[in-house]
Amino acid sequence: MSNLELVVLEPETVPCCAPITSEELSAEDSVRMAAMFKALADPVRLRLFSKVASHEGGEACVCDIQDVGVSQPTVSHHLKKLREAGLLTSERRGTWVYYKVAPSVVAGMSALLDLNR
Amino acid sequence: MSNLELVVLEPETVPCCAPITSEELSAEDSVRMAAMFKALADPVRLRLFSKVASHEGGEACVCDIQDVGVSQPTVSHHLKKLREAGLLTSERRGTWVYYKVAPSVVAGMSALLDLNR
DNA sequence: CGGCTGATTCGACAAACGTCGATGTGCTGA
DNA sequence: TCAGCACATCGACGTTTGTCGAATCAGCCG
Repeated sequence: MSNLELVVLEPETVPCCAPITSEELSAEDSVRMAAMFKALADPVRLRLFSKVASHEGGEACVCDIQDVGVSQPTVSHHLKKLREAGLLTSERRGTWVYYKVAPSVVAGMSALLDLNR
Repeated sequence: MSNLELVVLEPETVPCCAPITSEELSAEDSVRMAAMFKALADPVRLRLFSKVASHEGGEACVCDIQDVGVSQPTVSHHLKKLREAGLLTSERRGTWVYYKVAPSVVAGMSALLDLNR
């Protein structure tokens, strides 16, 4: 191995798909990607996601982000949706549950919408 | 002005927002961006969008893309949603109606999800 | 004009969604 | 062991969404 390649970011599974301008999505890929977009298709969820993504260290406790104007069960419901879509992961540490973004999945969505390629 | 800045891509209105890792979205921005994600949050719509984006010349007649497994009125309904979200524009030329992507809007969505900045 | 084709609009309906209060679960500390 | 806090699940509810067939609109051509 070469010692020139020092840093490899997110070598893990890329979730999907070439840029949308390069070729048309298959029916299956459309279902998979639509599910991800759907996860961000609600203002409350997008805001929760934004709070996690922009939080120090890229992760946040539920208690840090739950002030979005809806009840606590609703926050929990939305976080579950984001988790099920693969956009967030969660981990319990003692009393609190911490959420952080799944970078490779989000990067895949961004790449899909990256025009000019 | 400097003559070093030769190329400016999409100088028009950028629809929204710094990358989601840099700062948390406002309530209003969340509503606006969620509406855009919602437009892509359906498999049929995402597929239609994909067909337009990947079509030769970046535009396509409805007749070119309407084979997505639903009725023709449903295709029209979905194209309207994409238009209303600002992701597509349409233009009638004679008998046919042509749709094409709104590059700056889509670029804004991609940029919002661009991590590593 | 009158008929044809492409595309949108309308009206209806079942399914999915967002929200809440009540309840349950998991952990901590007295 | 038990009270209290953080978070998740449940059950119910009104609203929104995706879908269709029927009807309508918009150009084209004989």
